Amino acid sequence: MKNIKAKLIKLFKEGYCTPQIARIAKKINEPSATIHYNIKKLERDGAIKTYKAVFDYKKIEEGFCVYVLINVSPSEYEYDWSRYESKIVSELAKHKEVESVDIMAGDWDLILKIRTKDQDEYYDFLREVVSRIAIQKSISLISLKQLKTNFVLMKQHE
Amino acid sequence: MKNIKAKLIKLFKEGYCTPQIARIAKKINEPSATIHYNIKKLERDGAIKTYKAVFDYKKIEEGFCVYVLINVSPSEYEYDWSRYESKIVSELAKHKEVESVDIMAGDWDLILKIRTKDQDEYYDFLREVVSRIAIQKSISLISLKQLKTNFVLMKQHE
DNA sequence: TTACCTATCTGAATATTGTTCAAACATAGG
DNA sequence: CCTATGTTTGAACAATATTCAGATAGGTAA
Repeated sequence: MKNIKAKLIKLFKEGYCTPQIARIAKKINEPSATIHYNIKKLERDGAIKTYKAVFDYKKIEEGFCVYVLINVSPSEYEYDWSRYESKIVSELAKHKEVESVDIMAGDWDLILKIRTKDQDEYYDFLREVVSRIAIQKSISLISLKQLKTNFVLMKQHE
Repeated sequence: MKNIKAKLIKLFKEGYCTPQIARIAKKINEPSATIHYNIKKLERDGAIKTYKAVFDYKKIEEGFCVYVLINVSPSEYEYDWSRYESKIVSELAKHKEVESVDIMAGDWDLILKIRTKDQDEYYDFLREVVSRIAIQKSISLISLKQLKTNFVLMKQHE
């Protein structure tokens, strides 16, 4: 047993997928060379960043999902925005538990979406990663059920 | 000109992609028949829902991104949860502008992530979709910059 | 309008990749 | 130990992606 599953999940989170040109060609009834040309154009223009898998996260030990709303302490960015964006925020983005990082307008500075196996693992993440940055205030909003993720409907009843 | 671009984007939001078995096989140095077997197992087990593209949303007319926190009116679910989940929430999930829908624990009932071209299109979405459900309170948190989305780092400087 | 340039489309040949299958191997339970 | 079940693998085969040259369409300037 080689535990290839874990390696696949890691690779599929970033990419290692590709369009199904022949299937698309049949679907919209165009020659596959035409489909190919148009896909390459989208890639060249940077409109497509990657092709990747969408998981049933409960089944890959990432069933616990939390939105974290954060106010960074004013000292962290008021006099050095570039440090704020390049060090602090992209430091957060690096971690595998982090699905998304947004810099926000309005009452909150950042919104993170975090996926872990369970509450314990989430607690560890907060301690080891989030608490390292100077935070004025933060709240964790826990997802009970995800009906749609990344534009993909999650089937009910499982 | 056949405007194939728009059709491709629509298809790639849901799927129409597939793993690159040969590339993965080289990457982790295993036979491609083994990779194939393990991928099919992940699919059979339901761990992988689909393979799809991740976009640079600014380049596909979806540059405006908002998180909407919603409190549904008590009347909507207190005496009929199944109506709440099956009608109201999955009605929201249907729309193409909706990237994700989560049913939450705690202060808020729902979090939506919405992508539109601009503020005007977002306003239309609020009017035509969100305002149709009985809402007690809702706030819109506007994303200024996305550093990571769906586990994919967005390249800076563009 | 024509002439010209560039982008898009397409069929057919080729290169690469996915899929199947049967046998070997590993693992867990009794 | 045996048996049942799941995993790994190479080799043959099927399907798909890619390339390329020529055709077509679109835009612009004279």
